[in-house]
Amino acid sequence: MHARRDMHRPESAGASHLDDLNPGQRAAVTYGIPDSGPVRDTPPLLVIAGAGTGKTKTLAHRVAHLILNGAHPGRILLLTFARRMAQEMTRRVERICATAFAGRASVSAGSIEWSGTFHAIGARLLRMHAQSIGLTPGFSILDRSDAADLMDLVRDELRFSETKGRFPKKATCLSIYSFAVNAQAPLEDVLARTFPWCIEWQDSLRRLFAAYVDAKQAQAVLDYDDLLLYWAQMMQIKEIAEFVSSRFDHVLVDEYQDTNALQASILFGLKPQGTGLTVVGDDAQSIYSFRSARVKNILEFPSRFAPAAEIIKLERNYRSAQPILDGCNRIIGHAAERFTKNLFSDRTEGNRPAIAMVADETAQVEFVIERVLANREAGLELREQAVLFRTSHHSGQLEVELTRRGIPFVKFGGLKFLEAAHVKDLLSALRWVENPRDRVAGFRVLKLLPGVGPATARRVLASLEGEGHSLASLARCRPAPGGGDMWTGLVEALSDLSGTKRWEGQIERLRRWYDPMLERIYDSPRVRLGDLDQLERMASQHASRTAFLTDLTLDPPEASGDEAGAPAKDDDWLVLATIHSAKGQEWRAVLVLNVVDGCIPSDLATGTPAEIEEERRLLYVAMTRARDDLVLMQPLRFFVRGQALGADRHIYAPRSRFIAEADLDAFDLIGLAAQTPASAPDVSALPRVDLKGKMRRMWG
DNA sequence: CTCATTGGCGTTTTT
DNA sequence: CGCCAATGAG
Repeated sequence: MHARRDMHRPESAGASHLDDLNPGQRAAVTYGIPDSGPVRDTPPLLVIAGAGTGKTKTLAHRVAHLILNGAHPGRILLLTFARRMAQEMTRRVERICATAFAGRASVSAGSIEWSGTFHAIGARLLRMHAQSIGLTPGFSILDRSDAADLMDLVRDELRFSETKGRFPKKATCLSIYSFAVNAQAPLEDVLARTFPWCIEWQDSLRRLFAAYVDAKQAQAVLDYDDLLLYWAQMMQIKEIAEFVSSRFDHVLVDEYQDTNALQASILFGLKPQGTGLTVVGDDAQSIYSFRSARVKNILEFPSRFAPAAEIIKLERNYRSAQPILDGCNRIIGHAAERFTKNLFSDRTEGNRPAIAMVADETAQVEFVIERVLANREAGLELREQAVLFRTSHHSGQLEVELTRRGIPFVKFGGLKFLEAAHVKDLLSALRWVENPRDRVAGFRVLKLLPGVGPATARRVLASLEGEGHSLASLARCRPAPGGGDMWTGLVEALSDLSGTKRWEGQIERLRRWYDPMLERIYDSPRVRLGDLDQLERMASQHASRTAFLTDLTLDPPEASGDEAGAPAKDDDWLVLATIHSAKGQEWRAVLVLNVVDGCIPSDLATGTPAEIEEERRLLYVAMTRARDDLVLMQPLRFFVRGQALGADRHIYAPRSRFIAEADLDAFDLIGLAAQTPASAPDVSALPRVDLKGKMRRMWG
């Protein structure tokens, strides 16, 4: 309530950085910050910022405004969803401050030292406070697949592989564990709600998770979830909580709709009264429930405080032409519950969004490429265009065809550089040196040697443990009858690395041992060696081995280019991205693949109403990325792989259920759909029948 | 015990 | 297809 006054206050002479903000943005930027005098104890604030309403800009300006009014940059904590957003944010803040400070020579902004993802900040705080909470400060961090490998090792030790019936896969086990931790929910609830097909394994899973936790502690490794969990636990201890909290006067959180229970508990541990707390988000764009994100966090934020936190909404969209917004509003208008109102834009002119009906996926690829090239002819660079899709493999055919035609592209999401086997091999060796107790790393490295399998590797690790985890003691083992050279080569490389503090050249040293190994194990070694070159280049950007390993797992390079390595920087390229990784970005032209039932919503996500609602928001997020031009692709015939019976087959998928018949007037119909009923009967006018349900009912 | 092969089977999105 | 367990030869 009391915020409204701030909104209309006269501008002070030095506030030119506020000039290009609209009234809503300005209210969000200045809320609770006095015109003069020191900033302190700002009341909690929730900013609901619709897609394209200048969320990043507003947040950056608020941070800058705090600093310009005397807040200490080193005492500001900025939590973002991805590292990329953190960097973007700090850059903008620095620019705004630099401009504003230009007139006042003696003042300097200093930099924001505490900016990053929850996970990255967690890692940093945990290393700082490791001693008092009983952690080894040099703990290593397991990425998703390392954690799954450890889960697998533990499962073997518990001999769960010998049970009859099929135990869930390692990745599934990890997902269940992770979900329970992040949602702070009991295992049985998680199983019932999210993994119903695993209910029968509940007891075994519980034992597995207990052993997994033991293993992590014994080996001084933390997984992603631990970074949040330990942080949250740390905030339960009064003395430490006060210490950490008092380090930060202001805590600002971006993309708050995609935080989970654990992150919320960290936040309220940091600022129990909400003092200095600002969260920004859009409930209509919550798309990470598989990471236990819950919209509840943002919806209930205001009422957690007394008096309730102020809510400021941003609804003026600066991104998209109005006809595109109309289409987006139609889609989200059907959502069961939401708080944001319809977006509006000044850009009244512009193309309507289009639905392009094509015969099948091959035709879809053809259509997309022609459209992209036509756009380029019309002056739109490739990098101003993006192709978005629900799941990573949906772009497979498109990638092949783009490569064949020599059209450069970069793909976000899906398989990453770090997941390549040879990259993992080398990083494991590095990690093993860093932390000899890390069994996943050691196990992987040992198995590379010829003649060494799981059993031998296990034996070597056991003896290593008996020797107090001294890698030098490996020299006394003689595991493989054949590959003696390889063995001594490994031992020497490891001891060279652990014997030096000098980080430079460590990867090169490891490669002297590993490169021949790579050529023996994998095919197409040339491409793989190229990847290692790239890894070496990346390593040189980091100050130490610890920093390199930590940064790499917490902020993996997210794009993979067409051929080997990164595309040349000055080239133009098309962006391919999963909708999830398109979050927060925008392009002048956007094409969305496979807007058909089965893809959006995904067949795998139609179990509960909540899941379907999230799929709807997913489509909404995809559509709201477009500035000038938006095309939704609808292939009539759709190819699905595998399933039972071994055979691939086609299915005929209808348009996504999120675009109702009545919404079609907001779209241009192009492609096959453009043909007149006279030449092609209008299939879409026929009634919808649930044939699939009928088939199922035949059997039960 | 390792390593290659075969056959069964199957939830996507990411820090 | 691609992962994973089972199998059999060396």
